[in-house]
Amino acid sequence: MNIECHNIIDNQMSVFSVLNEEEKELLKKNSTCTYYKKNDIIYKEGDKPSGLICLSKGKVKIFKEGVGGREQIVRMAKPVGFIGYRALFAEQNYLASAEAIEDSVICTIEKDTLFKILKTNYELAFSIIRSLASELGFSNNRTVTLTQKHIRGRLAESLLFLKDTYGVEDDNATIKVYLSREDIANLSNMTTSNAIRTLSTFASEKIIALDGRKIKILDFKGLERISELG
Amino acid sequence: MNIECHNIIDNQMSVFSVLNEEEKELLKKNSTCTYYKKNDIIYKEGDKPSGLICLSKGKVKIFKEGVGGREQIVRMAKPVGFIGYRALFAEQNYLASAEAIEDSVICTIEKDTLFKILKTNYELAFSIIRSLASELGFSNNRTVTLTQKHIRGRLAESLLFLKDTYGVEDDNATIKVYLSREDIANLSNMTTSNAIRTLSTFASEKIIALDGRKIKILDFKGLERISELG
DNA sequence: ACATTTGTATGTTTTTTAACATATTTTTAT
DNA sequence: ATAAAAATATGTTAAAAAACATACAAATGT
Repeated sequence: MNIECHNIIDNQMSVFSVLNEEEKELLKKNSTCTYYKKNDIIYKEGDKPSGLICLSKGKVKIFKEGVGGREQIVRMAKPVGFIGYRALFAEQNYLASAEAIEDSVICTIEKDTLFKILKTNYELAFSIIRSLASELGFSNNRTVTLTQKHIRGRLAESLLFLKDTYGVEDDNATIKVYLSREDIANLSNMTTSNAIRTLSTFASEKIIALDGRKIKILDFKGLERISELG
Repeated sequence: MNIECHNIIDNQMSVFSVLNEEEKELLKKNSTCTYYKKNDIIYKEGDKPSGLICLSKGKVKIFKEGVGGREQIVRMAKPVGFIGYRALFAEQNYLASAEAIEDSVICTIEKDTLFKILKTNYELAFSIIRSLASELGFSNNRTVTLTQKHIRGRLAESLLFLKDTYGVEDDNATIKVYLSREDIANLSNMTTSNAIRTLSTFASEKIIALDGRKIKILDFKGLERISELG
C-alpha cells in the first residue's frame, strides 16, 4: 500500500538518509500515500498544511491567483521533492495552490512526527534551511526577471528553466514536460496569446521546433542569448 | 566597543534568548561591530558571506541588479533584523547587494561559531526555518504583485509596505523612512519618472501629502483600495 | 559664493504588451 | 460518431508604461 512512500524515506539520496532505522520506521508509520490524476488539485491557497508532502511520482505546478484571478506559477515540482513545505514550516496556511500536471503519487508525512524527529536531527534541520534559502534565492531572481525582461526573454528563460528542471527526452533536445500554452504563459507572466505567438516566432527562427505540446530546443545558445538580453 | 552587538545577543526579544549564558558569551566573543554611513555598501552581489549580519541600528536596502543594471529592491531591513542570511544558509555567494539608506550599525557573528551553536539548539534552527519560510512567502507574493498590478497599485502597495515595515512618525501618518524617488521606483518596479508622476497624482487626489521625501498617508483606506484593485 | 552634480517634476513620443476578435484544430463527453 | 468544449493560432486595436526631452530645485564640493 505505502510502498511508494517507504521508498522515499529509505532512499539513500533523500534528506532522510541521516535518520536511523527506528526514526525511519516512525516516519513510515505516520505517513500516507495518495494518488492524483492529471489536473487534480492537491491543495488550495488558504488550506492548512497537515504534514510534509513529498512528490514520489509525477509532476506538480505550484501557483498563485493574482489580480482578476490571473494565475502565476511560482514553482514546478518533480520527484523526489517536497511540496507545500514553505507554509508548513512558516506555520501558515498555504499561500499558493498545487495541481498535478501529470498523474502523480504523493506521500504525506504527519506534521507532529516530523517535528519530533526534526528536534533531534540538526542535519535534517540544516537541509531544510538550505532548501528554503535556495528557493528564496530562486524566487528573488524570478521577481527580477519576470518584471524586467521582455516577452522573448521571459519565454526563453522559462524554456531553459523547464529543461533544467525536468531534463530532456532521448533525443537530447525535447523538454521532458508537456505543458499547455496557458501554463507556459502563466509561468512566464504573459497572456496565452503572447505565449503562443512568441513560441511560433521562436519556431520560425529555428530556435525551437514545435509538435503539439512537444518543445524541442534546436539552438540552445541562441535561447540562452535571448534569455540573457532580456 | 562591541556594546551594540552585545545588546542584540542579550536582548530578551531576539532569537538568541533561547541560548544559555555560556553560548551567548561565545557568540559575543566571535562577533564584530561595524559602522556604516548612509549610502555605504555593506556587501555586493557575488561576495562571500563571512558570518551572520545583524542590523542593530539604521535602515538597509537589499537589491538586485537586473537587465541593463536596473535595480530591483527585494527587501528593506530594519533593526533588529538579519541581513544576507539567505546566502549564508544556502551556502552560496550573495545574490543581492546591501546598502545603508541611513547611518547604520551592524554586528557580524562569525560563521563557524554560529553553526556550532546552531547544531545544539533546535529552537534557534526552527526560528531560522520560520524566518526563511516567511520571507519566501513574501517574495512569492511580491513576484505576483509586481508583475500583475498596474503602476498605481504597485506604488500604493509599496507605500503600505514601507508603513508596515518602518511605522509612522508621531503624527501617526508620516511614513518613518525617507527614500529617494529613485528608490521608491526601484522598490515598485517602475521608472523614476513614473514614481514621481504617480506620487504627484496621489497627492493631487489627497490620498497622500508630499513634503520633500516625507510621505504622509492621508487616506489609508483609499490607498488599500488602490493596492487591492491592482 | 558659486559652479556642478544630483534629484525632482512634467510634457511628449514610442514601444511593449494586453485585450479583443475570430478561425481552426484537437480533445472530451455522450 | 458526432456535438460540444477546450486549446491553439493569428490578426487588429487599445492601453499601459518606458523612453526621451527638458526645466527647475536642492544638495554638495571647492
